[in-house]
Amino acid sequence: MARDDESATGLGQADAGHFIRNGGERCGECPLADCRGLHQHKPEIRDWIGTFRKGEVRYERGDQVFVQGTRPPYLFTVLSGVLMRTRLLEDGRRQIINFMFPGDFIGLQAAVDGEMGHSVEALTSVTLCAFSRTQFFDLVIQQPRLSFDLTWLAAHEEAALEEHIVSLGQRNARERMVALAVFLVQRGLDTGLAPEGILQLTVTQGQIADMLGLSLVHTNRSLQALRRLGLVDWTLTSIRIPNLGEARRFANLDDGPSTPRPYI
Amino acid sequence: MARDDESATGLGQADAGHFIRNGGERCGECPLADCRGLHQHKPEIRDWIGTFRKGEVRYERGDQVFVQGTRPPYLFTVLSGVLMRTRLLEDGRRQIINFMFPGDFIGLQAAVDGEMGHSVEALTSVTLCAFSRTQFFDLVIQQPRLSFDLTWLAAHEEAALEEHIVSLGQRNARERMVALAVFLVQRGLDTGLAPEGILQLTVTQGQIADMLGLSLVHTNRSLQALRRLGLVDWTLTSIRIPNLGEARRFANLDDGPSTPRPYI
DNA sequence: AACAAACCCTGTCATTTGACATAGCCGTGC
DNA sequence: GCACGGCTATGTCAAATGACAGGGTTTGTT
Repeated sequence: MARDDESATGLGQADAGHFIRNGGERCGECPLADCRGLHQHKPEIRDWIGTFRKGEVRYERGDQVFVQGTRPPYLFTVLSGVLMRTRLLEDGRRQIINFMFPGDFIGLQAAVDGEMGHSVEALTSVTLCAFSRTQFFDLVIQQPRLSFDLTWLAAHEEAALEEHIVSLGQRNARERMVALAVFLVQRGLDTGLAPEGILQLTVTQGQIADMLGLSLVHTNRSLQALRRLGLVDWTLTSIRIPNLGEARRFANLDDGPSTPRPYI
Repeated sequence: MARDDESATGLGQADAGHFIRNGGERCGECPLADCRGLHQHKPEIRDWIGTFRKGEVRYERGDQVFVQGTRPPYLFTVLSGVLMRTRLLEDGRRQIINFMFPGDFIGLQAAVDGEMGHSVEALTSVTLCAFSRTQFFDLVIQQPRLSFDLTWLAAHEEAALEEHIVSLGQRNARERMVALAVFLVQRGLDTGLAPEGILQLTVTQGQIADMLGLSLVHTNRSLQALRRLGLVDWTLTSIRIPNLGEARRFANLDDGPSTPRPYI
């Protein structure tokens, strides 16, 4: 648990992340291999990816994995845990852009631009699979299949942001909350984090407010209203949706068929 | 100008688009070649792209290029004009997701998924460069450089949506409008559509309202307030920002360095 | 000339959401 | 035990935004 390896990993600019494993060994034991929501690589591609990976990194809840405006040395695939992307305005306002689940790729903007336009913070303990930013496009360009997968992930992240824009632009406070809860529970189901349909995830009301563009107080009242209505029961540590279909109808959501996602 | 070629092009599901030129000839005269905001391909790559293109299509203001929920046969690069992406909810509410300018690629989601999650509508007369959807990934996979460019475009579109999410979540009505105006004028400058810093583009107040998640009436009043303040003069047919720096400060925007964009 | 459509503007009032202040709960550390 | 910090809850009032209704201008059509 010593952190003296931080400077060596170049992760010093962010909080507290440290390598728990080095190099490409053990890609055969990738924890994502038994995630049913993910499309699995053929063994030869998986092993080939392994030659590029730099190891596994661990962060704890509250740690900043990326800091807005910096140039991270590593890009990551989420192996376990949940994170969020946030953007800060100069005057202190904060907007949470999206949440990230196992299989998601972190740092595409940095891969392309060098610099991050947002921060990434761990919401739980997380383990990440690290790739070198400078080597990353060698990896992608040498394997067209991975290039496709990366584009797939980017297009789907774009679709998720679109949905979020629709929420912020067209839905009122309660509808937004239901939409967000459904999104999170669905992703939890797809990634095995919500086994009983209940997502165990610690999200404060302040974070919900910053995601949905609402004040903390109004978020609190709306959450209570949804609890009374029996639509969503969202506490500090878990999200429960008694009737997913009803919740979807309430928020005017179409049921995402949730095709299996690729990962790198 | 006859439209009897529509069924032959398979564009019948959308409005009124029709081919004005076929095949890959004349890529050497691409109208994007002298757009200073774009990164130009080397001639051999440009010619190679030409072998894949199916021709040029033209649409008029108000035409639907893609319809939400359908599987378009073509994907496009914008050669001239401006379009918008919109999403409809079942109950009729509409959210405008983003605007598209020359050089932008239309249909990435369709390329990856087959089906469109949003519609695309022309805001001016537009000409588009058409590629076959089914051939598209051959194109991208055979040229790693294009694969990189596509990922670049996807990552930057994602960044633009992030900025829009920040607007909707954190900014009030006036700040949102200023942010949108600055974004549009900046893109106009980059693509040569706003030569004097004034973007000639017909956007109704109803469209602004649907982009910013505001009511039509409130949009009207806020626009007038901004006009009185001398921050943004936005009429039906043009957007003028007397002082770009001041406008940026007002809306808490950081000045985008606007790196040259690639296109395909 | 008459009409309709699309757009912009204004007035009045209702609803949603935010601001501020305060209190309670529950861990943690001393 | 006590103080503290982080989080959730409530009350009251204010500000932002939306709803509805109506009028005006321009443009195109018959």
